[in-house]
Amino acid sequence: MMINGIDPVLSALRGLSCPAPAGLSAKVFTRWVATPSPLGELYVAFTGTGVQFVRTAESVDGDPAAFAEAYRRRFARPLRTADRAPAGLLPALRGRRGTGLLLDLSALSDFERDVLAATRGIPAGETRPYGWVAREAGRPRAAHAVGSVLARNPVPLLVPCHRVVRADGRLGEYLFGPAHKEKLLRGEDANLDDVLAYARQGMHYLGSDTTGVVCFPTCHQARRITPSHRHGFRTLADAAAAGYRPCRVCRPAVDAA
DNA sequence: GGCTTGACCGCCA
DNA sequence: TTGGCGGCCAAGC
Repeated sequence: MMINGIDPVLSALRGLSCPAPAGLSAKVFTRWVATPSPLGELYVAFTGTGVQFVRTAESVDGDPAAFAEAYRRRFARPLRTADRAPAGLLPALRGRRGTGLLLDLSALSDFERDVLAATRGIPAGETRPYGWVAREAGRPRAAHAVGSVLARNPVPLLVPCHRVVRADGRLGEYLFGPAHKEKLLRGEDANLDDVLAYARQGMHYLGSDTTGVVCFPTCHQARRITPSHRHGFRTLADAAAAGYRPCRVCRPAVDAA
């Protein structure tokens, strides 16, 4: 029934309205921002704990609604636009370490968190094989499972899964496609062409005969080896047989000690 | 709880 | 040199 054009029920409900409790919005919504990145515009969702979900605009057809839907399917929460990006996001996307940027990985399994933690430890411009990540995550034979985890990496770029490559020297797959993986690595000045040339010669490790240390070819220690003192090895066993020990920086294998 | 699915690895022909 | 294949392991149905 209408009285003077005002629905009495609506009128009564208006009288019941009150301000939302402080912090309610943060409990209901996750916030998101768009930000530039080496792969073009990036959509970044973050909670009060840290960044939780990242996708390139390209991967969701430049549609924030598609990003929100992908987020909702995975985390069962709605998104709301944020006023500003979380602290440390922009420098982290420029490849700087120690920016203080926090990640919210609370929705992941222990294995997934261990894999992402190991991957986060790979320096810019360097690569590590899937088997290396598996070993660092405490599951030495779970290389394939590492690939499965990284295929679902909720925070690509921030956890640099583009630095995880196949043991045979090829780059392998990537969430946003192999071309983007290569682009990111070249942008970090990784010596991809050298590594591929070594791999074609069956050399997956490089040692220095002055230090007796053997490294992954992208390790910054390996890149400093003077060519005349550089030796390639197909396996770590070959290197060990020649008297070389694994590099303590890139850790191509666990030291026996 | 069993089956299927992978951004893998390494052997072998 | 390359591709096939069995093994492996965690996640998702």
